Amino acid sequence: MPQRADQRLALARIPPNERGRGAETRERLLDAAERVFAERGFEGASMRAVTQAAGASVSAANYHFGSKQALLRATLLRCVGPLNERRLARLDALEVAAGGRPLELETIVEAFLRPVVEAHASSADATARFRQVAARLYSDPPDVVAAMKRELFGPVAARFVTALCAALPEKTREQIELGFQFSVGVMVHVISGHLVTVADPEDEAREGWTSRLSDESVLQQIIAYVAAGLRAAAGPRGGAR
Amino acid sequence: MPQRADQRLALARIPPNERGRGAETRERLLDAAERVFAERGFEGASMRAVTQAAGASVSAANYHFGSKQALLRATLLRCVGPLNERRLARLDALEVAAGGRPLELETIVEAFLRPVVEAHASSADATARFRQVAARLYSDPPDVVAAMKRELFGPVAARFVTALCAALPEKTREQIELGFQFSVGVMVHVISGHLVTVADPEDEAREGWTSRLSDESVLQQIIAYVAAGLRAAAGPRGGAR
DNA sequence: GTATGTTTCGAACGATCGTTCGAATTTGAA
DNA sequence: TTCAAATTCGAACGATCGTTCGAAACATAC
Repeated sequence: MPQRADQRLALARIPPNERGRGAETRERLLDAAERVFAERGFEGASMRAVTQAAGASVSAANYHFGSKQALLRATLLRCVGPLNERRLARLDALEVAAGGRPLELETIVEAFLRPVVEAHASSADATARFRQVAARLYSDPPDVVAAMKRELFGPVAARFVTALCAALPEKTREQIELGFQFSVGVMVHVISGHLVTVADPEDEAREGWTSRLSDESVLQQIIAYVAAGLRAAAGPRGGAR
Repeated sequence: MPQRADQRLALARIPPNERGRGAETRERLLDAAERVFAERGFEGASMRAVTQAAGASVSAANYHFGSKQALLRATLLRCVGPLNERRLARLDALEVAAGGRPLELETIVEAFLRPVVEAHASSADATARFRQVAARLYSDPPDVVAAMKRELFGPVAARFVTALCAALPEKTREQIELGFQFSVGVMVHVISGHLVTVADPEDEAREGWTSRLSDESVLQQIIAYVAAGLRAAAGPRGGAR
């Protein structure tokens, strides 16, 4: 990384004019950043690649965001914010619908997972790009994204862990937190498309099942897997054996 | 990436003298590469950082390995090879011990997971470093490591999927492959230390539970979680509901 | 000793990186 | 129109990147 960037987060110079021509290229930059960061990661993506994909100049990007890190931050915020709102809205709706305590485990898991596969507002293929961006959050250098992770996902994670605690009263909160981590791992691994490729003798040309994530059946399988795992993970002794 | 590197894998010029002073710095370079690649990722780690950590020169690294990609490849091979041998040895031992068919699911999962947490031959803290390197395999730019992934993990994955099929005869191989992907996701996420940090009001200063992975109890919880998930994932209708 | 081949290193090359700067261009109000 | 602010751009800066090259340092056999 050339030129110190002064360590602190560059304090994103926010241009005053919110709409107009400026805001338009601002969003074109965010779109391109979403795409390029997703494909090449933070270190792998260059400012020039992003701005070129956006049809803008490097200086324009730095004018709007202040630094590469701040651009990543803005990109993530725009992606993840609406997603988390959906998750919380779903969970809230579930809880009010069932005035009575017991909330079925699978429905909580679904509230957490389904918003990921659903297309979200901004654009049609935004989902596909978001998947990779979110996955990158868990694979880029810790010093870059550690704080962002806590900021973006901390509150919603706490909210869901609490809901899970209510649904699994026989487990400690610590156990559930651990199980929640496992579940996030499943989600991240699937949406990032990092499959293992089982290397079955014949059929080389699979590889293409990330597209199948949008399939309802795969979502159902993830929900079933995660819910069973949460129920089981070292409970008082074998939750669902 | 400056200077083309000629696209093909640089064909690692293997020095003829296998032992002697040469082989020693060769291994010091691999140790350092393990550490630095783990900490900063492939793109984030510089050749100079690696060689400096190894107390060698950049030219020495290129003399022994030929290119940065080839160095990563050699590093992964040295890490993952012994690990996979352990996994397969464990699975083999299990199968001969139980001449009768039914192999308990948990023991298969354990055969896959325990070698990761165990220290392996080369050095004491090699495990800690390996964890991150293996995790990087699932987080670095696809074009760099896609082939390596299949080469390194493909056969052992196929072997384990087959064993799982025998232990879960009521499921299709496709279902089990998917569940196996989920399980790899759990493992990768945990060993890479990308926790979500639940952001509970008080206690800011946790974060340090990656060290707890070596705890036997966490391993047990992962095994329980994964086994239950595999049993459940959209079976003939709810495996462990 | 010389001769041969292996190994290491410092220096340099060309390329690309993130960022900055000053001059254009555009926008919106006076 | 005129002026000031907002916005974009091209060019350049300094740093760092992966890689290459030629000369030293080292080992081993004659």
